Amino acid sequence: MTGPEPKKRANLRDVAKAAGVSVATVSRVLNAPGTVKLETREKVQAAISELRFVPSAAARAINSGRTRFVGALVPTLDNAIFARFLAALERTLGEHKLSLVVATTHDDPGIEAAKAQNLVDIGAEGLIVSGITHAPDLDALIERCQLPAIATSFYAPDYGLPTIGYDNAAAARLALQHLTGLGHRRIAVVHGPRANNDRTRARLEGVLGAGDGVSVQCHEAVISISGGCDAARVILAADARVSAVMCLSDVLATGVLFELQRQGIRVPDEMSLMGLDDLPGSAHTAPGLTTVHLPVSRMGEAAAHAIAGWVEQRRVPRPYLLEPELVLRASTIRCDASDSGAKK
Amino acid sequence: MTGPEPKKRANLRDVAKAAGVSVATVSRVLNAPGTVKLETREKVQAAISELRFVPSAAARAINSGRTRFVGALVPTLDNAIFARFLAALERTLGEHKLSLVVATTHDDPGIEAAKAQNLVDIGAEGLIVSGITHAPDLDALIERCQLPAIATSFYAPDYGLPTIGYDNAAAARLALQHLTGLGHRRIAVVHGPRANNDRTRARLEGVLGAGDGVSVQCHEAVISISGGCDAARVILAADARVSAVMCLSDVLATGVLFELQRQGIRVPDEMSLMGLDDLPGSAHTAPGLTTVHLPVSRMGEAAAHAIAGWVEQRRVPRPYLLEPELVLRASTIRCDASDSGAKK
DNA sequence: AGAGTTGATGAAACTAGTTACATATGTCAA
DNA sequence: TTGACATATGTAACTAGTTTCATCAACTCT
Repeated sequence: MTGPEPKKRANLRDVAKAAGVSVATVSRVLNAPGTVKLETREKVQAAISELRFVPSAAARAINSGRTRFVGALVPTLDNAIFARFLAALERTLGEHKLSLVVATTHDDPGIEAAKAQNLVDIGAEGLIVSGITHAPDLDALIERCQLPAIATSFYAPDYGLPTIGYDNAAAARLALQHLTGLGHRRIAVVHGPRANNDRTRARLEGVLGAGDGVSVQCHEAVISISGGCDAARVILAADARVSAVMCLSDVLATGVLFELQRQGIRVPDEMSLMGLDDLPGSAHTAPGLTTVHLPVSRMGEAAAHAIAGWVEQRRVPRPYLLEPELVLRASTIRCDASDSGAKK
Repeated sequence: MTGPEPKKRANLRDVAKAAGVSVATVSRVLNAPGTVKLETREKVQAAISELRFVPSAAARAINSGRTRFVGALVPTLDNAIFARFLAALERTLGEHKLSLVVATTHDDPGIEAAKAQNLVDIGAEGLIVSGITHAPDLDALIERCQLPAIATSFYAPDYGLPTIGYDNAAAARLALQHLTGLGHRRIAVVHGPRANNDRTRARLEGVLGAGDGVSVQCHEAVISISGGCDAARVILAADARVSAVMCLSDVLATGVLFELQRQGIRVPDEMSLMGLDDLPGSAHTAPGLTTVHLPVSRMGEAAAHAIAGWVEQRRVPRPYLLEPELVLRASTIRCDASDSGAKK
């Protein structure tokens, strides 16, 4: 007991010395216990416990070249659609013994690139990004590091990265066609911020092209319940002849629904309402929200398998298209053409 | 050009050789460029670009002893309350140049312990867990690794780990007292699964102790909108004299509200409804949901600062109590004592 | 009995960085 | 002219593991 209290964490050499064996043997006890004689193994185990030895993840990683985690960059966690995506992603990555590091970008390409650099700096083996609009820095980073990276929530087979997602324009078109098919001719569209958000822009394209005798007025809102409420007030004040509100996100639709309820406007009798996303709660609002289902859970699973295959077997995934699906519930109703949009 | 295509990622030695300098100089160019002569620095930069050199995170980590990320174990991502917590956590960890690895436990202590081991294996420098009920394996892991770990969503100053959270029992009591203060005497309580969930159990304790002339009937439900809907149906079928429903989670309250709306029962006139959590959407339902605000964003910030201080300056945080707060909105109303619970 | 095989272990060379220390040059003042 | 000091760079020793190859003993086979 002459030396000063070392206090430092024990390493392999310390354990080897304490157990009276070589470092190789200690390493074997950790990684291939079957190849070590029982007696020796027990000596080593005792030393490990005695010294409270915990192997260093970094030292392992330096040898294997594997860190066993990937990074995901999402705009926000505050929208259930991303939470569901991440839940599926995390669960499925777990099947491949991979962990998930989450970073939020707030739809800012600069933040996205900076956080991506961060993820690389801490050793992410792959990246999952949202959409296909990114800062040049991010593209350069991926190129320079030869980093497996997948773009999600967007299908674009010719994009530089493999995409796993849906055709946002088609999803919006599906919603719009449902409304026009019901005879609606004056439709208010509520969408999230267009800035730096190619998903929203693509959805708007899907909406804008489809009109023939259909009047569409767009309202941009912050994607939140309260953003939907605000938009509803603007719509009601702007044009009394609107017979349907189409929201390019279920969160917005939920907000619109709440505001319409508060103002005593009955859905769907006085106003039809559509969403796009299909959140778990949307089936249970009163009335149930007609919407377009985006298979984000399957997207999370697909993205997880794809990135896992890429980082583990250098299998570059192919672009993968997921089909949106119209979900008919009770918030939309046929609009009498002669009475288009008039409140009864 | 006689050698076979190496294809391996370049390392520091390769760069040093290509630039005709020593490895130390290359390292300096990366970490302290000011100490290297401009001319030399440019030679090195050129070699770095040429060889597409990207420094290895693992090799850096082995020297610094820092991996710059912490792990968070949450029950699920499907409840907005955890999403908000994680959003604040991630944002605030970013201020400390720390990243966040997320793992979900589904309230299973076994999964929690396994995922915690995973997080340690990949090098997490600290852990954020939910609640104070954990598998012995997890306690052992934290003890053995001397791992900074903080328990959240629960305040228990005497617990083995520092806790940052609220008094769940007090929060529930706050809600109950609001209802009894309004004269409600027959109250249905809807709560999430008790199994492995000390937050729920604590909230139930807060509810159960407070009754004097108050009849409380508890209903367990899966925490989801549809779980709330189901519970509402059970309550309505079971006892027509119930005048108020108190949900120990806003998600459940939202489901109950939707089901009551669907059944044409007016809130609050025919039934008072309370939540507990205060989700962003709860302010905007029709009617607005009276609830108890849990400061989860502040909890996320506090947890981030605490774990950052611990891993970076070995400053063990003190337990920190956050105060829940009653939020009066429009879903509760005075109950006429003589007419307790009767539908008008 | 000698050769071949298997099992258990150790020495040392890897992985890819950082960094303490040594050295070489250049500038300035005494 | 020499000592003092700063600047720039290199050598080699670290960090903490894994892995290859060699060694040696014990056992089997001919």
